[in-house]
Amino acid sequence: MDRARRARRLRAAPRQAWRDATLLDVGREAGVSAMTASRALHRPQLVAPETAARVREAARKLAYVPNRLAGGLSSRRSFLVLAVVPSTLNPTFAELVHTLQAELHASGYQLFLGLSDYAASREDELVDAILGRRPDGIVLTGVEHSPELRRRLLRSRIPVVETWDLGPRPIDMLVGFSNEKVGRAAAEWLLDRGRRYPALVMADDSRAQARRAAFLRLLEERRVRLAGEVVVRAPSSAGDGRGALARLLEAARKLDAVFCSSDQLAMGVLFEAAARRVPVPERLAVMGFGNAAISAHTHPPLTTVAVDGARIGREAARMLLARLRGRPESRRSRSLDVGFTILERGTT
Amino acid sequence: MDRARRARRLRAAPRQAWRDATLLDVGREAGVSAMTASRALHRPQLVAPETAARVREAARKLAYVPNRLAGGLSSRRSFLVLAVVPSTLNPTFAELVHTLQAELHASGYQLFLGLSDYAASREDELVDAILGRRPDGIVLTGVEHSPELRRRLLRSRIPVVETWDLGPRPIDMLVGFSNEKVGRAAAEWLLDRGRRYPALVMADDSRAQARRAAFLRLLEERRVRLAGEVVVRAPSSAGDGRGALARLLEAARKLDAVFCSSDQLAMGVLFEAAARRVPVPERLAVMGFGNAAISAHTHPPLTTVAVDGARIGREAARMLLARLRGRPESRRSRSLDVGFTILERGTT
DNA sequence: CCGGCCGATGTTAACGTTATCATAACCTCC
DNA sequence: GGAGGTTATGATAACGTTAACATCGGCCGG
Repeated sequence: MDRARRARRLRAAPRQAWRDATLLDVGREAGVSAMTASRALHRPQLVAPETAARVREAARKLAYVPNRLAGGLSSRRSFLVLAVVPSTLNPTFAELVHTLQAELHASGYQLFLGLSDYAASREDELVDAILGRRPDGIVLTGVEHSPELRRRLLRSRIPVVETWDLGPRPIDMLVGFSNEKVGRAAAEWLLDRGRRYPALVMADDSRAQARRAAFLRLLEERRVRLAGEVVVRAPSSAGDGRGALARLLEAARKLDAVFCSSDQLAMGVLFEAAARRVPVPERLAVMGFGNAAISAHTHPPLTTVAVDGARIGREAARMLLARLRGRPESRRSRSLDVGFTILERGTT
Repeated sequence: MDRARRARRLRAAPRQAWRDATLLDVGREAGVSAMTASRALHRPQLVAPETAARVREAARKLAYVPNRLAGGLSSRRSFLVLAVVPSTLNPTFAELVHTLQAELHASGYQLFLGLSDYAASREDELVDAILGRRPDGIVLTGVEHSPELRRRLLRSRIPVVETWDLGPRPIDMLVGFSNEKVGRAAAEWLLDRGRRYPALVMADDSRAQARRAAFLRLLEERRVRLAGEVVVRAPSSAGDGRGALARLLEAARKLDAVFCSSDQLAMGVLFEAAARRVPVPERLAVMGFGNAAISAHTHPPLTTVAVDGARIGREAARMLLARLRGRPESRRSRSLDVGFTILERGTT
């Protein structure tokens, strides 16, 4: 029996051809225990300076890379934050995730992005994929979520920050701006500058529709009629914008302003206007949303609604870190409206 | 002594306020061992159908989410693939990562993206962040890497696929296109269409410079002189493109074509031409690179070099999965040139 | 009717780290 | 000069999972 077991051992032994260096290896190399090696690398103030140096040298020599699976399992802290971003890799969110990453990194957390595949993959798989890695925090960016997702995230007790726009019922924490206010402000902007025949070119996603509704409400208040409207399938492109202006010009006799749900659409409108020799802004005002990188450099430069992505990223990180540090927080501080600005450029 | 230990236990007990359900909990609920519960969820064909059903029901009831830290630690397979993407969230890579994600997902792997912060964060931190999570595979996308990075990745023995463009010495596997061929092809394209005074507007990154060098080489072969050149700091924007054309027009008497290192630059050139009433393509041909979403819809639509991101993603996944399945592979199959196409549109 | 095999399940021991407590050496202060 | 504290380190036991082997019926063929 004992012999059989030994024989098995011997057979099994060479299975492992290659093993990463572990703390045990590092400790052995430095002449200390694995525990001391761990402390030396992670919290050097707890060990003698000379020991710390020896351990660091050993780690370097063995090319030791801490196994964070094991660390996370043991300490129940993964130092991992997972963000969900649309798989379009929309540069709209570039500032946001960049700032988020920088702030989290400064506090020792790592950020990884998971792609939300719009409708393609089942949402429960997404949640499993995320929760299964046991992140310390979750950031949702430009993501529509079902009640099911909401329920499962709440149940997980992992801190969640939703970002980008302000929804009615946040899951947990929330940083963004109000689409209603944007729609209202855009309408006011155009009317206050003397436009009387405003039209809309909007994508059919819920956020764009929120802006649309608020835009229309203000028009009603001011007793101005909508001169035309085109709704396009999200995600919207410049091509949609061109087609939309073409249709508007054919349908509406009078038309002196277009508010678009994205800068891409607005850019398309601009190109179509150029192709048809409709002077912008003299005969037609164009207003976009999102302040894409290109928008400042079109001809004429595009007037648009800008959202401060860096600020959203920073505030999201702040909220998340506060929670992770176990700070008490007021109800009020769980939700933040960062507002927006209208950048007046050449198209209005 | 024994009493002291028991007392400690009692004191320590209520420390854990909340615990996720584990396989032990699921097993208990279903009346089986943790191991059987694991098998029932992971490889149901190994357990009795009735048992599998009971375990699934128990898992559902307890909202069990498998802990992949523990799973990965135990099995040495994390089913995780980490990709590094530029923090600009360049939509250029959207197709690539989308396809990559889909293909990997279909084989049970998860894809997460890490942001490469360009120069900002130290590269060893990036590597630690990635290697520490013990992914089964790594995909590098649009990333320049140092010899140090290369060394550490090789040492980790984790399969690595570099994507997007073909470099001289791949770390491991490689899928992309040749910048040299692009530069050559662009020059030929313009000359073959009768342009005689070509100029360049290029970013200063190494890839753009590779295209530039090949472009110049072809010009030499054909005994054509470069009519002008502007180099801009990466990442390049449409604003840079406008400025570049302005400078070119001031400096060069004759100028009938511009090849840009990105569609953003080309778009800027287009806008500047429109602002200065230089007719495109009659007086000036413009050619971009990258086939941005907007490029098909500019006025006139932009002629550009298109790279098939979806194909790159698919091939990268294929290579990675083959390696993960332990297939033998030929040297040749470790590197793949997917080529590119020149989309003739309205600007040449 | 028994040896061997198969199918279903259980037991044990990793995986690599950190939390927690133990220990031992060295101070320090009256 | 010893009680009490501090500092540096070690030993042990988790963390939740899966690999590897063990076990235990039942079934089949001779």
